[in-house]
Amino acid sequence: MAEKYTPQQIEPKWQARWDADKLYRATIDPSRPKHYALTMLPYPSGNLHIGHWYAMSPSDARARWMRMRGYNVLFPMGFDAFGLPAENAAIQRNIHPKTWTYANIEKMRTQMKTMGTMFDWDREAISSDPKYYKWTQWFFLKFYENGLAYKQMATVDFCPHCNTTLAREQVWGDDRHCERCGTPVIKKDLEQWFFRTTKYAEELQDHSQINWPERVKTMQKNWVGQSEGAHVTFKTEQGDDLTIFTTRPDTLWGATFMVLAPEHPLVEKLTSDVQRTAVAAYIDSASRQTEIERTDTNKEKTGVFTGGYAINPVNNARVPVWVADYVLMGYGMGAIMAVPAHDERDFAFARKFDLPVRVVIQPEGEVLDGDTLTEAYHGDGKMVNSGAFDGTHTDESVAKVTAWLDEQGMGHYAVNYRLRDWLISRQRYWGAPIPIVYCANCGAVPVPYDQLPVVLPDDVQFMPTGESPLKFHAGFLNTTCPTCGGPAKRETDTMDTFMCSSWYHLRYLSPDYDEAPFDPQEGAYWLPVDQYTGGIEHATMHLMYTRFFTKALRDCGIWKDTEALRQPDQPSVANEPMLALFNQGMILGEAREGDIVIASGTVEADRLNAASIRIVTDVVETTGANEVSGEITKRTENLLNINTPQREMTVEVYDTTKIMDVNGNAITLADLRYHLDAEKMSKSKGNVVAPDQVVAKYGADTVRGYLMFAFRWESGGPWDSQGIQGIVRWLNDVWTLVTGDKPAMSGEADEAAVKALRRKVHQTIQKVTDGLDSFGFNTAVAGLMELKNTLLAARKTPVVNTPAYAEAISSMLLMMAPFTPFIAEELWERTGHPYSIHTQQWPVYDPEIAKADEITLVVQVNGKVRDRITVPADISEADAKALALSSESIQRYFNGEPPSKVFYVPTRGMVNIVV
RNA sequence: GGGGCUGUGGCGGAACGGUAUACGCAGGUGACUUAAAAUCAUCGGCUGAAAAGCGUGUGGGUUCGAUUCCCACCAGCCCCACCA
Repeated sequence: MAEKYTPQQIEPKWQARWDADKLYRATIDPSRPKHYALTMLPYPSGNLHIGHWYAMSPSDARARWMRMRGYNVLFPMGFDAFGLPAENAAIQRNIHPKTWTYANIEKMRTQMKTMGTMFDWDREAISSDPKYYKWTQWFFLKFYENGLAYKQMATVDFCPHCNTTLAREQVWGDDRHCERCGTPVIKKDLEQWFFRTTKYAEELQDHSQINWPERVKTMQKNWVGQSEGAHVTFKTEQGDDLTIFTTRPDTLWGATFMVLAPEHPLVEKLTSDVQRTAVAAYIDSASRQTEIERTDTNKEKTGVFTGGYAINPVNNARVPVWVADYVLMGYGMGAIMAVPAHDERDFAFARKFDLPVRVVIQPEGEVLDGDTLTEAYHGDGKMVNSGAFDGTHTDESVAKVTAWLDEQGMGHYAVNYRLRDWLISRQRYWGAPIPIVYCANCGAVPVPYDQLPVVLPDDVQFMPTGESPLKFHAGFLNTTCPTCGGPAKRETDTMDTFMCSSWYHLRYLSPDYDEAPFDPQEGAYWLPVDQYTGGIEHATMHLMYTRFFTKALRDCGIWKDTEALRQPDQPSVANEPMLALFNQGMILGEAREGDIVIASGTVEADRLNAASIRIVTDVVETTGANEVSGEITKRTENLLNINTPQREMTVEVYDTTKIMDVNGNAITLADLRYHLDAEKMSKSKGNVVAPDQVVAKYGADTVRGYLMFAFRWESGGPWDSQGIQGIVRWLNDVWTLVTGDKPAMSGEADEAAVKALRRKVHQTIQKVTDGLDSFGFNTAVAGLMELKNTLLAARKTPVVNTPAYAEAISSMLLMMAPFTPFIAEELWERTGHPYSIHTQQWPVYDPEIAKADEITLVVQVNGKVRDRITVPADISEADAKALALSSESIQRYFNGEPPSKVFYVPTRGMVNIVV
């Protein structure tokens, strides 16, 4: 009886050995090309979920493959360990965030080892370690020193539940909710710390030095949101400059009023005594509105006249100045010229408040009239009512007017960005403290470098409100001023955790280094990251911040040492952190099908509370006299009327939904099934796949194999508990192939069969190599399965006794090593090879061996396949054409006429005859 | 409203402009079994008895040849959004 494949025994054994041998330790080796493979580090939430497996095991496979190809591969891992959940756990369960976080890290590190990843744990970095956040604080000080960090009173997004401010990137969705907890955010005026990301707006939208997915590049470009136009300065009647930004300076003559954001500094001065009460009331109501209400695009325009006027510099027109919340303080200058004839928002506002509409662009062959216009016109045309510019066409109007404005000193060309500075202050405990001290005499004073880190105190009292306990910790709060030595208070805000994760790829280089955030020697060898992988959700957050960080570091002079040590043929480390990026998709919950249990007209769906399901009604049968007819007309809490039998209809089914006939009598239905679409995994939906359980059942190799085979990596898809059987069978077959008793086979192996086997091996090498290269893990695994199928067949022939067969087995094991590292190592040993398979060379593809002797010549007539002929692979063009033309099944398409043209495609073994 | 992505069997998915549906799941049939599971063999795009025809969301185009390239449309998903 042959031994069975038992991953539960094999996997822990090898895991322990790899660990003990430090098989995955990566150190500087100038003799080999380096490859820095990086996968986004997890937040230590407590357990690895299937999404982590999906993100990490294919990245791991690729890193392993790069190593087998001769690269010196750095593949590190760590934890983004600061953040709110730890603090919430502390409040809810009375566990210190540190205790909670480090226990979780311990657990997750073990789980990652179970997964068979080749992470180099000697390089682990944990962002909540003082030896890590010392340098996060150090970077803050460098930014402060270089004018890239500043503190300012600002209207900011604030989550009332988390009791902290949020960056713009952390406010999500139509209802503008907190990224963490889902609570709608409110606006608050607070003094907050910012990083000057806007300084890098132009650079951040340039991706020319990196190979990143188009999708991410587009999202980042849109996020930076560049628009070209002009700044134009109006004068208020009190003589103040009132500058606006416009993308359409050519419509300046059509400005019939101006609008300021409620927060605009000139509002106060412009407001007349008569209007003062009304303006104050409006501003008050605007500030009390939620962000959702205020930014609702469908909302009717609101606003109020200030009573003040400004002078349009281009024609000295006196235009009224209004205040309205459709103008946002955060974009442009917080003030606009309103051109109702050519802007739909201004148009709506003008019509509502009965303001004049003045047409200044006339389209070809049509005459627009401001009084009768029903919507703003933003098409092409010629300028009118615009003084000397009348007759200028849209093609050149903007450029001409801009140049003229500049000449006249009224305005100038301007580029405006949507990007905002990065708000990094958080009013929470579990984060890196901002290293600033406030002194009554000296103001805000940076903590000297030699006093870093500013350590987070452990002995704190957590508030049920989430308010930062640092504000009440006397020992932390009270300090002395580094400048004058007088009494001073510490900043109690901590830094956004995105700050910690903006530079973690640098800390991996030398996690214990104490002279700088990273060792320049290591940096010069390993940087930049060659291949980064992670989810798309970070496109405008982490992936933006880390690019900003790299560029800011350059301007603070931090790359100098590294750049000096760098090999000249290596790309610069100072501009972009990650040269290539790949985004994996997401694993969804399993789509479920099942019977709905019918009892006395009551539908009970298995384990459903209130889920949207599809009832397939073509299998519905009624019993008795009742007819099911009509449509679904009504659904109350527990009642569903089915009228028209449709093939499929989506209804909501509660655990006791009643199916009634048209007369309201309960009916009995047979064979009613439900279908649940795949959805995001969540505890409340009960569709979460726990990797630990699946691994215990099938082994890590099977789970890895399944995740790589089942979907395109970039797409992801629903978990399929049935589908994993395919991988179970694959690995069992491989196991049998190597460990099973060879069937007794006498006689000489057929030479052609041996050749065919070797051909298959080399075709597989090409397929698997290409797959790994292009992140096509699914097709790579498919190739390995095909080779396995070929070997199973060869095993039943005398080929099994040839050296070619043994060689095929070892090639297959080598190719499996990146995907299923445990079984590959085990079978490598059992076939008498030296430890370890993971330090072997990747098999080399030989096109000569992969070439076929015979091919199938495909014969098409007018592009349709009409015949297939087996021919020698090296057939000449003339022979192939002649053979094709002489084929009987082809000649019947000729209808007596000779073919007009014959195409031969040698690379495809194909002839196309045109008749 | 703006931008982007995706549409191929019952399902996940293959296919440098050249044999559409590789590989796998589910399913059918048969073998083994008292039986089931597992395993093995075998069959599955659709219509058709067959011959043959039709097939990659829909409609056009380019081409000897289009799932692949171009245009328009439809559907679904994602990002941004009173952005001046």
